[in-house]
Amino acid sequence: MFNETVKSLRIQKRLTLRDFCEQVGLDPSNWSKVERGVNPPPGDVGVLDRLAEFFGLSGEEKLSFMDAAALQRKEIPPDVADSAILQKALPAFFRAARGHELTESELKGLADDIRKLHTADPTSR
Amino acid sequence: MFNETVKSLRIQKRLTLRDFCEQVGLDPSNWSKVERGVNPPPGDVGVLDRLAEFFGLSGEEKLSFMDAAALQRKEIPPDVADSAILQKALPAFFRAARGHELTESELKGLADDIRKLHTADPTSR
DNA sequence: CCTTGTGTGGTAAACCTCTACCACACTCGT
DNA sequence: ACGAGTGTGGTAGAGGTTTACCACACAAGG
Repeated sequence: MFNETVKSLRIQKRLTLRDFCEQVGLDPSNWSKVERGVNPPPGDVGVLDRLAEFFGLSGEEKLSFMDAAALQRKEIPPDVADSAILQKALPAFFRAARGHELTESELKGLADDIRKLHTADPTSR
Repeated sequence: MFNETVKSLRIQKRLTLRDFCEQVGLDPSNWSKVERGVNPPPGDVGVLDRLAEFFGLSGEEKLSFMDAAALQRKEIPPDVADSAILQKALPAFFRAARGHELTESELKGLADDIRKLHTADPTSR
């Protein structure tokens, strides 16, 4: 979960909640709630970027950081939402993952869907 | 897309926008915008249920109807969001589908993830 | 004890999203 | 040309979500 991640990252840096918020420009009270999952993660991408940078995340790490935030907000990550590819692949995923027919071939089909969509449209990511 | 689906379903029934809204209990002006994708699909599950029933959708059809609505809202479908299983599978999907390492083995890994999670926790869906 | 530092509760306000209402434009039959 | 019927634009307001502020509780050190 995003809230746990972000809390342990802060602790790793041996920062108090207040100090941390000061440095990143956040409200301590609100952030306390965010870390405990009482309030949702920030939706503002700018804020998330600041956080990722502050924690020195980049590449794959940063992506899954962003994903975790979106996921806890029950949203689809913005870059995924914009991608026509995933608009098509996601329903397939939902179908497969709901387990109605979670057979080997179903999964192969899903995999094929994704791959096909990728090769078809170069506008990925 | 949800908006296109819902529009063609209405047309299939040979209903004018106003008549349709009357029968389902929706505002015509707003619904006009929904059908064209100007406004987002309704988020209220009750409304979506009414729509699905009105169109005679059930089972698999209804599920993907609901998914389409959520997707266009850039949200994760409620039942998926609630499932601990899928909460874990989704990041794997995002990783794979972004295509950073969209290799055969990556996809196999994703498939395994999903299957493992399914068999591990019977609280699916 | 006081003081200082830390996290948290409660709440009001800013903010945004979605809906409902009203008026308008366009078409088509009469 | 008029009327009814159909879809759409604009906009205000309801409703919900997210943030910011203030005050409090608790702990440790002096």
